[in-house]
Amino acid sequence: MGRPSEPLLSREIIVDAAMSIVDEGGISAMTTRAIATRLGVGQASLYNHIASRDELLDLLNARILASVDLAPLDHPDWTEAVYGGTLAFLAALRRHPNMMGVLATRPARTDPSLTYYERMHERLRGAGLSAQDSARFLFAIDDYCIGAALNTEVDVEINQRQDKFPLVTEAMQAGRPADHHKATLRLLLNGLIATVEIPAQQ
Amino acid sequence: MGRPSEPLLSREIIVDAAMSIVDEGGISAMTTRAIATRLGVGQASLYNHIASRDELLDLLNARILASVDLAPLDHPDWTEAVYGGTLAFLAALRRHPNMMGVLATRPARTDPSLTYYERMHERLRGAGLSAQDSARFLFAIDDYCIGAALNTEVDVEINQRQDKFPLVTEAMQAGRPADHHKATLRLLLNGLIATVEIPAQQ
DNA sequence: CCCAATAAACGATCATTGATCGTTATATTA
DNA sequence: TAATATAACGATCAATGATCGTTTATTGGG
Repeated sequence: MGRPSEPLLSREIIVDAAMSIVDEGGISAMTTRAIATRLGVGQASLYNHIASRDELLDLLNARILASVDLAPLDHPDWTEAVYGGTLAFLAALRRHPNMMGVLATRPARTDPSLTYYERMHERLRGAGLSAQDSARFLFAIDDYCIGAALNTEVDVEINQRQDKFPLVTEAMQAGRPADHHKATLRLLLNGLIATVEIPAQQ
Repeated sequence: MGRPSEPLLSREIIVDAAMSIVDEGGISAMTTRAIATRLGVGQASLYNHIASRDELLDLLNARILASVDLAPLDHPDWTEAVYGGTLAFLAALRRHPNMMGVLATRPARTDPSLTYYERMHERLRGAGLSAQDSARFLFAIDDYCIGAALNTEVDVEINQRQDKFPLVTEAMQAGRPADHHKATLRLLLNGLIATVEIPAQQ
């Protein structure tokens, strides 16, 4: 074939296809051949645009974190801003549940990821928190978000073991309400705010 | 060689080796050949004892959750029991940071895992919480623990980007104190307790 | 304007990985 | 003791990520 007049591939195109495949079939379905097939292209051709499958995972990571809606972070009340930002973060993660395993285990090294954290710290510091307090504050929220996003997909199949784990069974049947994360996050935030030294407003 | 007089392998032996390999080199280092080599045995021989690599991951999961120290759950004060149990859970997870990616993404289907949750619910229900409250309570704690255990390994390399993300840089340098998780967990627990209906003690 | 350098596709091929198969030799049991 | 089950082996498979050399089209400096 040789070089086509119009390039068939690009990083964007590849990331799009890869993301769709992950969303549909999980991370194990995202093979280089599956991506290439979906794009009607040879498997090796991908490597003209990405260095490795690992790099592609980073690109997916970046794509997800770039989809975080940062608008809530402009709210005049910093506590609302932080609350809203966290919800947006959590919402973005939960849009791609099949990516959570990958997202959670690779360091937040992508640009959009760091941008999100930078903006969050901006509001925290702006409210008067010290670097240390800001760090602990955001660590706490972030830990919860990662866990919450991950745990949503976990459903315990306990149907045939109700005898041995009756309370777990009952709890799983109770489930969690739609606003569970919001409520818990409010709770965590209020607690954090109470523990933090904030200079009086001028 | 044929069948040896004394079996060279067993599930226990295989799980031991696999766990060591994961701890040392991460999950990607845990290949069937690496395990077999470590045990001085042929790769295919493993399959006389385990059904698949996937099953082996479940066994590792179970091993870790079986190492949770459930003793704190006997504390007379239920809030202390739940606090202590959660810390033990978190401690067990953090003993095998390289396993977190696997642990977090597969459902809590193993027996030791369900045992831990059952015991936690036991204390919550015993304190008078409804099934629903108990579920939400434990979900919240659990989400935080999973995230906390995962996030510990994440270290952002930001040395060369201090210009673009100064606040993140500063926060990472501040780090988190050794008792950070304990403090956050206390905070979360207190918040949860305050939101929950608990019948007066007789 | 030409032509060398680059870009972007291809097919072929590799090494690695999890898994299966048939074989062989030892234990166990009826 | 004979029959069956167990547990190792080596060979081999299909799938996967990655590399290589080849081919063809685009592009930019002299």
